Amino acid sequence: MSYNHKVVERKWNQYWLKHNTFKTTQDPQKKNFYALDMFPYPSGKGLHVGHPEGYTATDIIARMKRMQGYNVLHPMGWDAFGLPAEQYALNTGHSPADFTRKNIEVFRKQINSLGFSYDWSREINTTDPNYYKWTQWIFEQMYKKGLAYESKVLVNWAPDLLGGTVVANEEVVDGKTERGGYPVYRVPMRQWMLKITAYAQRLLDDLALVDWPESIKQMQRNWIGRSEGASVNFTVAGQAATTIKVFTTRPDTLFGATYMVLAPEHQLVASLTTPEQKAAVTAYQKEVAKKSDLERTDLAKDKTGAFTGSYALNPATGEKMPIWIADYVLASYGTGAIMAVPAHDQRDYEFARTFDLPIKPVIEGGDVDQEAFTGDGAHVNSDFLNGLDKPAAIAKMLTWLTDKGIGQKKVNYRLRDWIFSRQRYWGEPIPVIHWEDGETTLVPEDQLPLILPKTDDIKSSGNTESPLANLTDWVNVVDKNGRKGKRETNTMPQWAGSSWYFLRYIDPHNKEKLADYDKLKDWLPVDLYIGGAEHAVLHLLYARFWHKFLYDLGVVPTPEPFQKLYNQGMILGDNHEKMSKSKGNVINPDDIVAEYGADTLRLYEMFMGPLDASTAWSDDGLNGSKKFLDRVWRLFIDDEDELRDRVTTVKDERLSKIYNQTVKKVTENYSQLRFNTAISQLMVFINEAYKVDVLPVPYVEGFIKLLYPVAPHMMEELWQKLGHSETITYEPWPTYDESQLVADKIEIVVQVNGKLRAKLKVAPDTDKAQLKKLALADSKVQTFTQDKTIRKVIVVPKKLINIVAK
RNA sequence: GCCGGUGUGGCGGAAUUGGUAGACGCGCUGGAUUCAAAAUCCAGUUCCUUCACGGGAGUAUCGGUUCGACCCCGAUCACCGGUACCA
Repeated sequence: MSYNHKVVERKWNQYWLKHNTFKTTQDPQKKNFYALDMFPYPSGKGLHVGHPEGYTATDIIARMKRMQGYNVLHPMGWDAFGLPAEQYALNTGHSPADFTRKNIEVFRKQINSLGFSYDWSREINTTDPNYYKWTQWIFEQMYKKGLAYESKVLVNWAPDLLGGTVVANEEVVDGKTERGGYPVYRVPMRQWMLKITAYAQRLLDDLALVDWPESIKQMQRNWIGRSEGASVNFTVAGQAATTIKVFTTRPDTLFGATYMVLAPEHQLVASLTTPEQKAAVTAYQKEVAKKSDLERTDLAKDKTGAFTGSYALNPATGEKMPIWIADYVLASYGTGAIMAVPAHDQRDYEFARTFDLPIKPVIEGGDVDQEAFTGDGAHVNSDFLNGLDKPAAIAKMLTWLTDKGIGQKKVNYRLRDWIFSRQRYWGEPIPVIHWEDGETTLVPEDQLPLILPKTDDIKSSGNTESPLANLTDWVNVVDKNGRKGKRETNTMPQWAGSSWYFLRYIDPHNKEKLADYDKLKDWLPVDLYIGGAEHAVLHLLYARFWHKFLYDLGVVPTPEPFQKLYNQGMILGDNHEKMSKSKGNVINPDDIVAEYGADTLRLYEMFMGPLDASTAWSDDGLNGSKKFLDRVWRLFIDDEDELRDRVTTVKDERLSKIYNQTVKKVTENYSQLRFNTAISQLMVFINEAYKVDVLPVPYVEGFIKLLYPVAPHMMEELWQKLGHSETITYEPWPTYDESQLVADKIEIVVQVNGKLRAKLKVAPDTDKAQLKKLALADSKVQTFTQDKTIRKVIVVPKKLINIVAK
């Protein structure tokens, strides 16, 4: 009888469930290990083959760590608020809660069919009031510390999405919403903001504390975008009370600043515009407002702008500088205004050329007839800076600005505050009440959670408020003094619940706190966190921000949440394109599990290539993985479904070397997340084992343990057939004997002029002189050296000999 | 444009303190088994050349350092991810 994955996999999934095999142990004698997956959004489409890739990787580590004697925390949950459920509800009239609950059922079933070793007693769900009570609680703490505030900001208004909603800058792609592709317009609107910028420097500095891929760290650094420079105040000619503040990274070029540019949306534009210029300025502002971000950037090859009619005074030269507005200056960065130094900034140069503004070089080198010179050199035309190079000139100018009281050193960040409100129903209610007298208060902590009210009608409110505005019974409140108020109708973004979920797993049923401090201390930081690279910036930055805030409050014990992070690659369709319904190249994990088994899917996804690489799906490759597992089964089990006679307690050393090598390599490779090479080594072992007729039980058991993290169902079954009655889960991990790895003869390569000509078999401790002698005496070598003079012989013990001859 | 990454057989991919390029798997070829096929087991499989022994070339392209380079350096090309007039 051949191996029947359907029977065996069902059997062990039930066994593990029944015996609570994966319930987190909390043995104080053992070390703790926290293996975390990015929890999924339970979409209506079900699990994608991409999910099991990362999940299998953490599962392998979790299973290995248990066997290595760790307490392992390996939980799963649901990031269940989100746009698709609301969209679905709007389209069908169903409730997003029911829809979400059903999706979670499907997801949990699918995930369980894959045999992941999650501790389901710690399952969490961001839409559960017992969970989002603490999401709201964190928001309230931020509010109390001034880190959550309301502000009228220019936001990306998508009127066609869900009857009108705002999307974050980060969610706008090419002037359209990332999800749905609806057009986006920039309009001012009242929004809740979180002051992530207050943590910019720490978010940057503490990247040094974590073990993350350099590329992800670099992306976060770029996103935070620290730049050092100066803020400088310019006075306006004829308007003594008006100053324009700019940020510049090149204060040393102040003598070369010949004009100023404000963003078209800048507050001072109206007061600076002279009557003669009013028509031109207004027309330009109108034109810019119509443009999408895409048009303002990509397509803006030619610089555009309008003159306000006013002049600023250059504090260094005293000269008058015309003040312009132009869309190449962004309202959202720095102060929304710049001093333009066309000789030494390419953008300013292009603008000056377009509008025929003066270009004044203040650094030697370059040719301002051709292009802006942004390199270093001796300063000229710059009074007290003349002759200095860039760093010296910047330092001196900063001192001068500070002394004169017209500027100072300034660090600027590209990072902006986080727009935290959404005009949606399906999210955590923001626990705030706006009173008729203008006061804004939090819902008292003892009244949390503020429950999201049930409703059959989540139609758009028809304006910029969320659908909650329709629920007047909920919205309108009266306090004990009869004062009337309205609840905040905005809800939180999906990022909120996912910014701290990994804390709740540690103490998921705590009613007093989001989690017990001592328990957090036991488990944090997360030892291994695996997920898709698409979360490289946003999720990981937001989670770090919240974590640092909670650290400051004394709620969590570590400054960083995730010690080691790893990004899995994408699984592409068999045509090397991203899987999508329209391309017809989607693989459904359910089908694979049914036809090939979960073990095969797990093995294949780990064997496809490096975990962080994107690799195309291949049915042939999948089939190969199935063949390997069947080959393993057949090696140990005969046609009668009995253990083969060659599996024996008879001592035999023919497999000793390969076995010890395999234990070493597989253990190391798993730890390094190099599952593809680990599996290849396991295949090598099996190939060798097929060549011998005696399979000593200790090696068979060791092999089963090594393969167990990848293919747990089949290995449990084999383990049982070997006479064990308990699960492998807590069996000790195999060890290897270093002395078995040394060979008595090793192969030495002999090269002549770098080309391989012969191989020698020698004892490993053969010395250099002896190796040289042997190599030169080799007949094959001599045929290549006989007409030549030997110039040099390089001997690398245990590796090779290279003979240089001419 | 900028930042990060990748480029190796027919395919997925191995190989890094610079030391036998192509492990392992797929595919293909041949053999064993079978009435036959599937499955399985064994062997071969970078390319060119040779009956064979052997020889030559080869890790995107061009150049460099070195006794020796997939690996280090310079330039170029292609592709992927991120970001985009960030002052």
